[in-house]
Amino acid sequence: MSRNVDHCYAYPHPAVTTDVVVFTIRDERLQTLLIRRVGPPFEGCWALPGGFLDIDEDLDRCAARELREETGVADLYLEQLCTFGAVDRDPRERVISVAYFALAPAARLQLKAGDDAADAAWFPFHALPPLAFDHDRIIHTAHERLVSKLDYSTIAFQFLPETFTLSELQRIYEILVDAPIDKRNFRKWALAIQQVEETGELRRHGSHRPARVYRLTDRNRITYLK
Amino acid sequence: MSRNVDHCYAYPHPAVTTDVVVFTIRDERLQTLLIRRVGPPFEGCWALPGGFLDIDEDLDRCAARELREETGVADLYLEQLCTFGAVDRDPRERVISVAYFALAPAARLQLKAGDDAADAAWFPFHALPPLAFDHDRIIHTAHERLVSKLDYSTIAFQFLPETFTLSELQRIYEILVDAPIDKRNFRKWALAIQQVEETGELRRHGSHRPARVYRLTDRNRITYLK
DNA sequence: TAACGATAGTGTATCGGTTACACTTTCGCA
DNA sequence: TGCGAAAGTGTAACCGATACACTATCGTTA
Repeated sequence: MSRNVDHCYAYPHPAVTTDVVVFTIRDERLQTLLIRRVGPPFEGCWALPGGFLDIDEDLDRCAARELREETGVADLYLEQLCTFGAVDRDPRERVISVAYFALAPAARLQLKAGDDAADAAWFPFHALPPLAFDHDRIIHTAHERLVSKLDYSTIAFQFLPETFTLSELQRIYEILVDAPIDKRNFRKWALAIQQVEETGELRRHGSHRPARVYRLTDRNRITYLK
Repeated sequence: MSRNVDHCYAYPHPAVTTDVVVFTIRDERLQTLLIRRVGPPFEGCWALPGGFLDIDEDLDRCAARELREETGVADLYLEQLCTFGAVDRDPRERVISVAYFALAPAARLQLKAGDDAADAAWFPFHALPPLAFDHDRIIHTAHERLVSKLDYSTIAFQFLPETFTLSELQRIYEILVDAPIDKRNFRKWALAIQQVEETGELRRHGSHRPARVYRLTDRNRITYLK
């Protein structure tokens, strides 16, 4: 593909990256995964996991790969969010970033530092540190998308572990919308949409009545309601 | 920015393009704007208007510019849709395409052939010719987005000319959802959402009672309902 | 071992927005 | 002046969403 190199002179190509906003719920809060940058620009600053697209790599794969390399996180729900391409968003060169957002249950996320990143850590969404590039905007766009999808999809079910109780599911929704939800109405809804089924087991968790345990009927698909 | 050229050898950059799906309603049908390609690949084939991103140009501006250059169409509602980056979507080199979709009233769209395109023409959405690249997929993604936004936004109002009657507005919705709509319910809804105001004029159009003429309260914004 | 604290689990009545539905008005034209 | 054709108008039924309070079952402790 020598033609590509020729074009660099006639028509310079921008760099293309993917950046991933990973959300999870842990410690009763919505949290976001960030990595600390090791090199310039924004050295030492927190940023989204992500990086340059390989020339023979799909966009989706690039997002999954960078996430895995930098944080050890794999196999989660990944959806393309939006593409950011302001001319001055990277001081080095022109960079087009295809942003993704990802959701996963807290338990599945085993962090480990990769080669590109000195460190990876979770931050509460409502207490983010200063971020590199335009990553603050990207995260807030992802959050808007997440919240708006709560209304008409089962996207929030991606935060659930393999098995769960209805109270745990309700708590996820309460954290996301930041408001209490009526227990009876919530259960009526959760059982009506046919996305969960009983495992038959009970879960004991303290000195009170044990809860029925459920699982998702289809872990790998989010459903659009109405 | 000589660094960019250096990178072409170490880390080859993909080309970045924008492609625009323009919808309008004319002749009682949803139609899409296509251009006929003058050079290879897909020479003579119909394709979406669009082209390569200038290195110092915003993505949005690129989409608007390519549209203007190739079709003479300007000043319409433009929204980023999705980014397509399959490895083999362009046989020449790796190309990442940031797709946009645009809506406009039929009257404002004066077509003229530009330099990149031999010809530009409208096609009914339900009778599209074979298309270059993955443009068929892009158009159908755009259509899905359009239809889903009908439910919760005033996006369809972008098809309206400066002034219009409620029957004309209703007709737009009927064409888009491809089903008849109850007149009284539609008018109740249209007047309740506070997006239109009477001009005070009447429009005579045939041998029957003249219709009240309306305009949008805010042409430049689409509103999200509920 | 009985009382208590804590979470699980359950049904009904009301409200509000959505839908279904038919006739009168006003024009142009024959 | 009567006829065809689109403009314009209100009410009742329906249905999904909401508000709301008590019993069940466990572990712990007095």
